[in-house]
Amino acid sequence: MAEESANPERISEAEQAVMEALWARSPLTANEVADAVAPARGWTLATVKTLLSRLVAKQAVQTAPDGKRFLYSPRVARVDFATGESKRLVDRLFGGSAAGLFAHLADAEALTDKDLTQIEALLKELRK
Amino acid sequence: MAEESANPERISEAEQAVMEALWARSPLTANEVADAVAPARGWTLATVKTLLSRLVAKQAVQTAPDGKRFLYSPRVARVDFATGESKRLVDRLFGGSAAGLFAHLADAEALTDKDLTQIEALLKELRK
DNA sequence: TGTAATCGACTACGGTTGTAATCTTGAACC
DNA sequence: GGTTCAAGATTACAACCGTAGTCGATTACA
Repeated sequence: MAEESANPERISEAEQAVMEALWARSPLTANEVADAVAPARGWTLATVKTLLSRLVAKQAVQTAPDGKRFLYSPRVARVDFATGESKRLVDRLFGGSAAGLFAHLADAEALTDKDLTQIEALLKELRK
Repeated sequence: MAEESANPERISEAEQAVMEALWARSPLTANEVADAVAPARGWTLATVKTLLSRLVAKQAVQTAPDGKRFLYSPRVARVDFATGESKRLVDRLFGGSAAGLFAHLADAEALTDKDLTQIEALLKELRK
C-alpha cells in the first residue's frame, strides 16, 4: 500500500487557519496564503511563513519548488481533519457516542430548526 | 445577576481528566482525585496536584478547607464545558452548522446504527 | 556587476501544557 | 519539644503555540 500518512500530528488552531486557505485553493505561494489569511487574523507575512513551515514539518502540507519559491498544498484532506477532530470530541466528551453529542446539543438548545430539518432529511436519506 | 463566571478559561486535556473525577464525585481531596485519575494516566500525585492548582487558578475548581487540607469541587458544570467545546468544534469546522457536523459524521461512517436509532428517537421527541 | 528585492530558513520569546520534584508549613506522634 | 509525615505552594523544564524579527541566498533590475 502506498505510503500511509504515518502520524497525523495535531494541527493547531492558528495552523488550521492556514490550512483553510490551502483547502480553499491550492497550490498557493506563501504570499498568496498570507493574502488570504493574514488580514483577517491581523498576522504579518512572517507569521504565516512560520505556520507554513510548521505545517510542512508536521507533514500536513507539501511543497513543490516553483522557481525560487515554493508552492504549498495540503497533504491532509479537510475531510480527514474534520473527521479526526470530530471523533476526538465525541470520544473525549461523550464516551464515543455521536448520539450523545447530538442529545447534548439538543439539550443545550444549540440546534436550530434548520439544523433539525436538515438532520431529519439526512436521516431519511440514510435510512433509504 | 449573581456573579457570572467571568472568563471561561480553557481547560486542557490533562486538566479535563481531573475535572472528570470531580464531575463524577465531589468534593474530593487531592489524594482522592489522584486515586481516581492517576493510575489510568500513569501520573504521580504531584502531577495531579499541579493540575488541581491550575484548575483553581483558572477558576474551574473551587476549594473548601477541611482541617489541614482542601476539598475540591468543580465550579464549571460538565454540561457547560461540553457545550462550549462542542460549539467550538461546530464553529471551527462546520461554519456553525450542527447539521454540517452531523452530515460529516454520517459521511465518514462515524455513526453506528445505534447512533442513528437514538438520534431518530430524539428527533421524534423534539418534534413533539 | 553591484545593489535591491524576495524568499525560505533560522532564531526569538513569552505563554500554555504535560509532567514532576522540591520547599514550606502545620499537625501528629513519641 | 524535636522529628516525621502529609498537604498545598513554589519551582522546573521541555515541548508546543502564537507571533514575529533577522539572516542568508538567490534573483532581477539598473
